Amino acid sequence: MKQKPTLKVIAKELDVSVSTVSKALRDSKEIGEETKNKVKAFAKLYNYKPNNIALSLKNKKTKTLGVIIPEIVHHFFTTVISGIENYANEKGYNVIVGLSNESFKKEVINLEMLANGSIDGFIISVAKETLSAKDYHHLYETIDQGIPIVMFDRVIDEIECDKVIVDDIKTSEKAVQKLLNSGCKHIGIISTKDYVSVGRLRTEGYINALKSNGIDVDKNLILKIDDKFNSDDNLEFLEQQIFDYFESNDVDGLFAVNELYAITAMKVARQKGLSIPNDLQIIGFTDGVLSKHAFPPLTTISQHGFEMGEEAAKLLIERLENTDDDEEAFKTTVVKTDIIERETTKL
Amino acid sequence: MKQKPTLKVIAKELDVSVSTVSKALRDSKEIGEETKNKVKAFAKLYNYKPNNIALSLKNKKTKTLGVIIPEIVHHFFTTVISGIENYANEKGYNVIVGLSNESFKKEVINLEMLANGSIDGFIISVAKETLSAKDYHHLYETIDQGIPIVMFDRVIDEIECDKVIVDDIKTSEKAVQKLLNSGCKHIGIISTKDYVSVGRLRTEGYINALKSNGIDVDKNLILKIDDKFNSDDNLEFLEQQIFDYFESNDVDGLFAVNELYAITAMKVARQKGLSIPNDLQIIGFTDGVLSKHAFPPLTTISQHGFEMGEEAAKLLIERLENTDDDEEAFKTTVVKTDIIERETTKL
DNA sequence: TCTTACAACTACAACGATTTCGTGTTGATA
DNA sequence: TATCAACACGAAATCGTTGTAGTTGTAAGA
Repeated sequence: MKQKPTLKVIAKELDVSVSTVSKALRDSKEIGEETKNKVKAFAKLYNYKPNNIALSLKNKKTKTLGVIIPEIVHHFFTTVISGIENYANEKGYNVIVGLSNESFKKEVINLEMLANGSIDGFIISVAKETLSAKDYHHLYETIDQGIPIVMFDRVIDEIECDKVIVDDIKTSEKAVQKLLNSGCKHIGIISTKDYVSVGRLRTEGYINALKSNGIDVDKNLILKIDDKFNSDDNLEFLEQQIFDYFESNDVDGLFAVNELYAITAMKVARQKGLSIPNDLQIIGFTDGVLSKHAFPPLTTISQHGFEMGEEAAKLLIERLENTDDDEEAFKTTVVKTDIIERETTKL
Repeated sequence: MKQKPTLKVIAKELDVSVSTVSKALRDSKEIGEETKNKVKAFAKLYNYKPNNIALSLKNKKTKTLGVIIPEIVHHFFTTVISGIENYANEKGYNVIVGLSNESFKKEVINLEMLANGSIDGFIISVAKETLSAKDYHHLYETIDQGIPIVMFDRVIDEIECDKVIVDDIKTSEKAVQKLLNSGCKHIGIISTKDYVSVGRLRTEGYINALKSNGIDVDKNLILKIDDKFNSDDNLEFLEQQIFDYFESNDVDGLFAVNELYAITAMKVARQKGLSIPNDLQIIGFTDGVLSKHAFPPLTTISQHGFEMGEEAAKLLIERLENTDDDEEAFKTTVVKTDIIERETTKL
């Protein structure tokens, strides 16, 4: 086992000073050609690489980004991470991932654990529990300590920071409009409780679309699922709610604010003998593997998670590397969405 | 913006020495009660938290684990990460994620980037490109530098390190046996090329099961897909291969070595008018969202990714914290598998 | 011959924390 | 009164690296 060499051991070995080695490797003109070559050759031979931790301490920069998300077993979030990683690596940054599991407490712990020097900035999608409790002190404190935050997807309006979102309202309007155009008369929505910002906004878009088409909004057609926790755990509960919804409502078009709701709705509809898309057309928000491989393949809204991740990383790194200390204004990037037409909607 | 206080500023503020502050906070008996209380109160007030980077430098331990996986938009891998995170966080460790995207080069870069002090140890599932190129120098070098590696899922036999695997052979035997028991006469397998260890082993299990039932192995029934890259990208290619396979072979039972192959096979079978499970029974390896929500729901083998992650983290952390320098022998943990019976198989 | 300039290097401080080894004061004991 | 232990604290080294500020030695210029 050969330990990584340090400047010190190289210096001793070559009988020069540590500073000389450091400078030689950084190609400083203070050092003579001969010595430089000698040092470089030696360093290469022993595969010297500067110690990141020491550099971090010195530079007060870790070149790593902290990403905190509610869950990782989730297509959208992993797509975003992918985008973050991609951009971050290009710029020489690493990515530490922290999972909140939708828990406020875990989110706080993760944030504090990483805020002690481990990372230069955060990219966060806030936990549902945080959203419903409206306790944002940990976020304020982090920002107050000079650690920049970029929020994506689930965003808190009142916090001033960079944000990457999708125009949930407009996109939802577009989706519902498509349903309308395809002949749907009674369009329902399966959404989340209002404390989840994206759920609230998508519901708003749904309502807007109906109104602008002169259709009265029937509150019964708006189903707001309450799932504070990982939705995979209470699938039966979800199914039951959707089942009841179908029992008491007669819809021919359905807009679901996420993939799981859409897929589950399809399943329940199938149980009830409904034919998709003939009896019922469905559009889901967020495109994932489920939609793609569903039967029939689900028409969805692509949020372009990869681009969102890239954009978030870009905003963060730009802020980190902006040395002219005239504080740049916070930006909110709106990533475009697309409707991916598959087979749960008619043309 | 209030910067995080350091020991130095606390010391200056309270007019004591840095050492005194440090000791007071660590409750050393060298420091008088009065001073201790004063320091602690002040530290609490200003929310002092020791700087992780400084600690890492001093202790030569970063308390972070490096996880390198081929892709993150993948149910199995995210489940494993979940398990790793869970165990690691419990033990006070953080997790840095690096993606190889199945590329040898990116794997090497990631490894080297993190091996320079950023992490204490690695958890790796090797990229397909690395596997097919059989170039493992980066792994050997890492281990040689004293950085422990734990491999999971895609494992390299000849490298000595801790490993977490599933008994691919036995599990596949079990699956094929189940197909046999359910009345299948002509069982096929959709596998990967042999350089992917798990593909090779699962094929081996398939062959074993047939042989031990006195059935001749028909090479034509073994389809080995070649996908060096992200399988999502060449879905049509996959479909085409499976389509051709069905054209030239008549099977009533199918064992697929991963979820995507199974789901795609179902899709192709449906196109060909086959009824599942009446005309064709299918079992897929690796349980994910797709299987659960497929129509009909797919019978699969659960690999218990979460447990695999926990186990990998456990092995790694145990090795890291094992201070008695009698090198512990390398362990290979075999995580149990289960067949999750859903609706693509008969009882 | 004495500056002066320059090349080529070294010493030292600093980043933030811990830890070992002192050191000065107090009170008790011989 | 001299000695010593206990107590409470401080100085300095250390981790690995970099940047600034010296410190040499040599050669050119006056």
